[in-house]
Amino acid sequence: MARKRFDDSNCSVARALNEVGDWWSLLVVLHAMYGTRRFVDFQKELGIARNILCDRLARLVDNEVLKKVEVGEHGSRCEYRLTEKGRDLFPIVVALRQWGDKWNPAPEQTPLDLRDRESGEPIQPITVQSADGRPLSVRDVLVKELVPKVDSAKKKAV
Amino acid sequence: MARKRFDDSNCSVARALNEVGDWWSLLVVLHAMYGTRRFVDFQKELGIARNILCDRLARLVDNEVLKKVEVGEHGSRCEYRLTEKGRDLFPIVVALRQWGDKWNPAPEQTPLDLRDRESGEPIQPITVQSADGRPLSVRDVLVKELVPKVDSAKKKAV
DNA sequence: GAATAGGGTTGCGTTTTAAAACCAGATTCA
DNA sequence: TGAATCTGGTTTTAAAACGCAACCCTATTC
Repeated sequence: MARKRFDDSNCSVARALNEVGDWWSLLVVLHAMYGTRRFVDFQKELGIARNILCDRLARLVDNEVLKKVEVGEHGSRCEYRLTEKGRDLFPIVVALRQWGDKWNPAPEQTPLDLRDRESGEPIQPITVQSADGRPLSVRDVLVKELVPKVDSAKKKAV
Repeated sequence: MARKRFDDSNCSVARALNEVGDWWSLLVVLHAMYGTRRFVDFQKELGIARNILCDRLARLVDNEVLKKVEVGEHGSRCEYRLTEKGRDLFPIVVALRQWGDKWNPAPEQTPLDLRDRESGEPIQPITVQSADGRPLSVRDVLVKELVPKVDSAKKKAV
């Protein structure tokens, strides 16, 4: 059977993963954030198969994470640039990087050092924060129960 | 051909995605954060095939995101609980949820309302922050260049 | 003692993925 | 001008991964 899709899930995490939750999409977005814009550069940097890259770029464009821009006067050259929606993935990518650096540090390699361009200081670890800025763990957060519009049999389907 | 793995990538984002970057793993972690612990409950809530769930749980246990705990005196019943590494995925899950709610809102449905248990106030949107707490966009952050230990041909392989 | 629940595993057919070959338009090189 | 090259793809083929249903084995419950 076909892979299960989450397009119409009532869980926004599932819907997000539906767009960027596969093995390659977030890496493509990451490289776009580094400044990569051209097909061949994504291909070389990621070592991804060309057909898969085609598919991922097209899907990201469909989902408005990237936009395809024709450059070079006569066509035949184009760029893939992040949209605002795509740039909005920045905290997710940084959080993944910090998690990876913390829990799966590469031996013999210092983690990438991300810094605030203005002050030159390292950025903070990403946390969930309360209204007044305290970091919150899973246990500090509750889901405010809403009256579901659907039948209760579906209530658990997050 | 086999799916490409990123185990030994020198990019911590790739290494993170190697552990939780497939279609199901983060949803399993999400439900674990909601309190789900038993095989059958994950299966019912997610609607995932049993063999796939087996595989994902085993992989998450291997990667120490979950730990398998035997409960019930005579075995035959066990629970999957988040480790600290697993709980540390909280900001990523919340950031994904906020991104999904912002860019792919479900029609006819109010997004989940996450609140600080202590104050009852809604949590903040997750952002990348400077040392003094200013929110930073992609463009506000730079990578401090480090002298790579590897040959320059590999330098671009993030 | 039979039925049920929990946690899997096994087969089987379908879908994705990876790799490499091939393509066609535009540009550069000789 | 004509050949080689660059760019962004599509096609082909084989190996995994996925989804489903059926089966299994160990408790526990009726």
